[in-house]
Amino acid sequence: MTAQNPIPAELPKNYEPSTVERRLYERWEAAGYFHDEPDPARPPFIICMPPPNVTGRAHLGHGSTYTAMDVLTRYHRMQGENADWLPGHDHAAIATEAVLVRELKREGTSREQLGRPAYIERAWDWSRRYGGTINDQFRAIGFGPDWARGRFTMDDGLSAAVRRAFVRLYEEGLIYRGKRLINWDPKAKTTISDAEIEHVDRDAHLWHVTYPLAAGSTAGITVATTRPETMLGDVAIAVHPDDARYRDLIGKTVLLPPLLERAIPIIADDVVDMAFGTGAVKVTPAHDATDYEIGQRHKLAMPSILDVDARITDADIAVGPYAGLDRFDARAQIVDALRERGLLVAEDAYRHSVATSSRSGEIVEPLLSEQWFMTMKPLAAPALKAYQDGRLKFVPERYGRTYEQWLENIRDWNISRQVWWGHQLPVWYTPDGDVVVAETFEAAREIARVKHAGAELTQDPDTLDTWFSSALWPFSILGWPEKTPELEHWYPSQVLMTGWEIIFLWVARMVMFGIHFLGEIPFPTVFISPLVFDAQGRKMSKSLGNAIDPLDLVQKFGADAFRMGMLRQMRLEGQEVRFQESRCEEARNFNNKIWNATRYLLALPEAPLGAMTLPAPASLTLADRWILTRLHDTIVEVGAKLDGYDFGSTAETLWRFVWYELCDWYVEATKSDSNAPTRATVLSFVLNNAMRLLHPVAPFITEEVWLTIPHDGVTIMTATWPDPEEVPVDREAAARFDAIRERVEGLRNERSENQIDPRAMADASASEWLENAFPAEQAMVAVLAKLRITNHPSAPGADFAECLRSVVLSVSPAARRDRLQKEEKRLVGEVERGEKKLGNEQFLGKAAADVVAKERDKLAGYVKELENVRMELVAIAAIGENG
RNA sequence: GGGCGGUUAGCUCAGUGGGAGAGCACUUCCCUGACACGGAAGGGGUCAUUGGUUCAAUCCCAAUACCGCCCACCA
Repeated sequence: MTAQNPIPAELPKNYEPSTVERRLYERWEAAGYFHDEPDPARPPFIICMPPPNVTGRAHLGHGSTYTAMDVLTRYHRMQGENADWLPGHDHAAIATEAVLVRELKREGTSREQLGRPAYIERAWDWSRRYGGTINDQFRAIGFGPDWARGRFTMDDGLSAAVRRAFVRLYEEGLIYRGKRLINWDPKAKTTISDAEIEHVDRDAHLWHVTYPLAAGSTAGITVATTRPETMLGDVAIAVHPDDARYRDLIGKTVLLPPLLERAIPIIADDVVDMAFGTGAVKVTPAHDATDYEIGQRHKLAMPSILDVDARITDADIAVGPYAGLDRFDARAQIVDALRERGLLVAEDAYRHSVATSSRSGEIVEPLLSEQWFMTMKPLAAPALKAYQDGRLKFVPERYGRTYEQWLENIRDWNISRQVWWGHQLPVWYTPDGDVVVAETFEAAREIARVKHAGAELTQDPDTLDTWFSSALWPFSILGWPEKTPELEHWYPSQVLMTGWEIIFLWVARMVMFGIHFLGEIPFPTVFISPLVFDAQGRKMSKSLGNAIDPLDLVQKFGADAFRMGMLRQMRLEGQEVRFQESRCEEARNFNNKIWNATRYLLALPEAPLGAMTLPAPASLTLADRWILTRLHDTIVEVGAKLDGYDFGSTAETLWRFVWYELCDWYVEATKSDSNAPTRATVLSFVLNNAMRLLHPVAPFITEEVWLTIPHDGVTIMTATWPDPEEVPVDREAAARFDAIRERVEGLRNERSENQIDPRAMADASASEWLENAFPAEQAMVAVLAKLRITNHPSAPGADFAECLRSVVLSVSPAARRDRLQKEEKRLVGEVERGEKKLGNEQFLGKAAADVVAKERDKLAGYVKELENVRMELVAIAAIGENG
């Protein structure tokens, strides 16, 4: 059935995306085309959207990763699959809290003054107020997730899933509480996990400080340190046991500068590197990971000298006048004091990597603190195995090694945070310090009643790392722990698409949790999309002023052009895209090209037969057969490339087909009368197929065009994906058309070199044979190359291509001679190369037979061409003599 | 310290064990029955360097140089 669609009397000359996109998107969403229900009758194609921060805005990174997801979802939907792209938002605890705390401070208050319930209410308000922004931006880019299934990591269902997961892991002994050295972010005022630390190289100093053996002396042991302020918490000096320089000092004590009030021992430990610094190292167990280990081995005291504000504190141990100072002020003052006392031996410039918080950018402070942790090794082992036995694949493959290495070296995960916005730990304490873990307060109270004599319960104030809820995402959004039809049919999903920066934070943890809670990996394939940088390869940032807002590009060039422009820059193996805005502009031009091909079709006097109908096979012209063959190959190629996640190449293939083959050659060829009887139907058919191939990439213009030309159905979104079997192939005709293209290019070149006015028809002669045997083709050549062909009887050629070659421009003999001489020179070179190769017995003996045969054919071709060129040169010389 | 990418035309990047490619930019010409957001033609590269494997290397291997990224408790 062909839907009747009124063809606009006059389509505007240029495609105007802004007038089209909103109208189409609203229609799609209202009609529910993005929505689907679990349907066991169809193969599922499920992608879980990496949830953007609830208050986030669309950035260029979404342009690559999210466009890729949208493309695949649309592609698989058109293939009739049970395709659904599941969206949602992340509560982004630390980021959101940072904004709220700043806001409260501006108002002269704080979260503590507000109180927890009011603060949480405010966070909810804030999330709701800004939460819709990114959805609308995604709509503007044409992303079509199943909005009706949108979830939020803090919603009731997901919060219940988080509590269930926590309690189970606790009961299994995989979650525990302990006092450990953790990463403290003094700005965000919370712990962060190892995975959230960024090591940044910074210019600093390496101070050489002497710890004297006795008061008033400068004789002692000298250590090198980058952090003099932590000296206040030193409990020992460590040297390597084999270090001859210090052997005699082991066991002695030195006075701790700059106060010189405390004596600390010199101990021996293998971890000390004799070659670094002075070979002696100060030991501050409460503020350094290595020192913490030394402290444990030697059973040293572990006094903390920094508080949660990263200020010096005397809570554990005397710190003299430095109490209350900021860590960096204390550093400066201590260096001064050391210098005064003559204990500062050297002050070297030193560049080293400093642990900073990827959340706030603040230098992270290792602190000793009571926190909740997750034992990771038992969870990592099966996740590692899934990769190693090939069940879990990465695209590009090399990222698998990143995943593997991290899991192999995994350490326990600190999951408790001191922010308030998030999932509060389902943990309660009795006044006696007994721990009760339960999914709900009611359940906790019941436990307390039975086990703890009904003791009062106080809930742990901490919340869970945001990534804990993210790790449950692939199944929590499907209803887990309930047994829903969604969970039944849509878990596991088909592919996860994200950037490499969250392989550890998110991907690995989803795999671990998926296996642990559902016994199955959450997706068999992880596609890692490139990160987007500016054209100079710099990271896009507001401070650099080089950030590009995708919505600006959508406004300037249209959503389709933005998507196409981005996809064309994505390379299968690439790890970055150096984004060039010009690519979007080119893509806009591309869309305009499509638009005008449509206008051309609609302006043809003949009416197309119908959406999926082709003219009788026998009536197809050479040009028809060629473009249909190219269409067939393009369908096959695009399918293969999409299946292989090769988006850049997909876009490139479509671009070439639509612009250079369909528009530049087929449409031009139809301007020859010999193609008139079939052109409208064939062009309509090819355009219809091309729009369907292009729809996942450029959803809007393809719908607009598809609805305008003959089509089946009400929307291209659910139209069937083109089937190569339905497109007739004629290789021989295609080859002949290619020969014509080659000859036409040659003729155009001659015109150009002979400076023949492009507006003028040029005279050309052709063999009688071509005139008689291929009248249609001759007419087409004449139109494509703008020729007026006058036939001169000449010797019939042996084949079509040779016959074509006999179509020559009637230009001055001198011009022709110059051109032919250039050609002769080139051919002589080719022949020489070929002869040399074929004269090489090693080549003949060792190269594969088909390679040799190909080389022979090539040489024969060149020899023949050379002969022709020389014959023509002789003929021209004769004319010259006669004339 | 470990690991991973990259080096091809002015720019951004494809590509292949046997005749160097695209888009943009550039030059010349053209509003030719859809499109100047267009059409036609053209110039431009010792495929980073060195060595090896091979009948044959831009492509495979090794080393070097430079660029980028990830991981790591050398203070």
